[in-house]
Amino acid sequence: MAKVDTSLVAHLPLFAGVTPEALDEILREARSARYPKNSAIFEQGADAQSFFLLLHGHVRAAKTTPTGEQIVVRYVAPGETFGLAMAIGAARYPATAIAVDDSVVLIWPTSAWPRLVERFPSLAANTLQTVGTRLQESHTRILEMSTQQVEQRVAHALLRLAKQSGKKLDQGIEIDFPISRQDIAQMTGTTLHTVSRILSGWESQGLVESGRQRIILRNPHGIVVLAERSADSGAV
Amino acid sequence: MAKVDTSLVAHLPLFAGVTPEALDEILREARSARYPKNSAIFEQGADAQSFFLLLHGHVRAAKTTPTGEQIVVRYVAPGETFGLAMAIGAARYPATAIAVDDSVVLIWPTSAWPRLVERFPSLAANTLQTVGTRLQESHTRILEMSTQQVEQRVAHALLRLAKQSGKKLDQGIEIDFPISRQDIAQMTGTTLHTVSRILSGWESQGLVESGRQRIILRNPHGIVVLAERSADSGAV
DNA sequence: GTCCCGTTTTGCGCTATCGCAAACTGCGAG
DNA sequence: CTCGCAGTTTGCGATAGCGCAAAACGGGAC
Repeated sequence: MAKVDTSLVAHLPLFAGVTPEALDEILREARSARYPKNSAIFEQGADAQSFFLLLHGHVRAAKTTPTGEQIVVRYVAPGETFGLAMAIGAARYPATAIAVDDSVVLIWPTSAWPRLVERFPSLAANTLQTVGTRLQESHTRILEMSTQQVEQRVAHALLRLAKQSGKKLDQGIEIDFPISRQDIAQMTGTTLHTVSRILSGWESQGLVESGRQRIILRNPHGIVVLAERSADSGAV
Repeated sequence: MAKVDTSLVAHLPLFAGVTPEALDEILREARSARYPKNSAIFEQGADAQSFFLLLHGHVRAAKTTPTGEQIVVRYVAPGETFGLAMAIGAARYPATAIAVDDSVVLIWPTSAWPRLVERFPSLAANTLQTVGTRLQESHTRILEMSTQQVEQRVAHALLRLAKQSGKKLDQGIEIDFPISRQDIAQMTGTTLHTVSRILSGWESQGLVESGRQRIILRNPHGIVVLAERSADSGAV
């Protein structure tokens, strides 16, 4: 059984207000696992047997319609929890989780959750906070989809990704995991074609540099301007 | 100080697993208030001084953009909590709450939350469940906005309203509070014009009967069919 | 009973974005 | 080094739904 170093996770929001001894106890219930790039961690509709904490890598949570269309619910960054179906009393995962990079996760059995919460009430409070924040973000996303045009939505999405998982380079900020046009389309409610056109346009204006599953924001501020433009003044 | 009858609220999800004595103690921290139709309960951006439980009436939670556009986050039905900003650690309300009918609410000071949660951990667990469910609904809404046409989205929205707050009549199901075309537009990410056209169409097909801030589903099943149609076969 | 205002309906032109199709390209496998 | 494919780019026609404008409607106030 892999031993997890408490110091690596002690500072995470999930464990705020948890004593080192308690943390130790909590971690003893978990096992860790490695998922190679592009492998599925769990599938939408499957029994929610576990919940997860991402240690390394990046995970994409996506939801699929009966007719096969997908949206990206979110990208999970290291330090974040996912697969919290048990927290909402769901027996099955409402989305699919795919490792987009080689990833390492901690895994707790869902069955351990009630006991953990009882022993360490901060866990529930911390999780509530996390889920609440996600709910707000979700509302913001709905607001954007209702009121903004595609270009602004894409701009916002990239800025969020940059904030969450951006790697600072001399020439700008790079999204630190492989992400395709299709992925961005599924985050913003549009098509990969439209995303491609938009990024091409931005590239020719020097706002971004991009390639196969790779995006660098060369001029983040310029993108902020685009994101905030209230749908009037035209461009080139 | 208004005395609240515990028996009226004991069965609510929020209080699952709470003993009658504990419930009594919890309710002692609350006061109740009445809000007349169309009055604001709190405004987006205001200090989150309280959180609420709706006893009677209906409340609309709406979010406004800097440029003044609005979306309806949700309609609150009796028995549901709202204004839970403290649960996510927000100091200000992320949305505005308006009573759409004369409404009665229980009000707790936000400052009481930490103490209540400490004494009654089920409250945190129950709230987590509620917020988690809302998060899922929110994701479903995003999925719909991304993949469905306006008519289907409106169909889904009405069906949800009917389920949550429908009053059964001989001639169908009536949405049990005043709701305008504009409101529905703000729930589905479209314009009141488009909603009006859609409802006119449905009315002439006998699917609904509607008027000023009033909608009756005459043929709920027909609307289910519309909602599930995967964007192909046309109509009149 | 009459007036007024908020809500709803409807027409019409416009355009952002989709959807399909086809060509191109860079990376990884072997 | 070369091949093959997933990912990307781009063109072009089609259209759902928007935005504006104006008229009709209905219910409450007085």
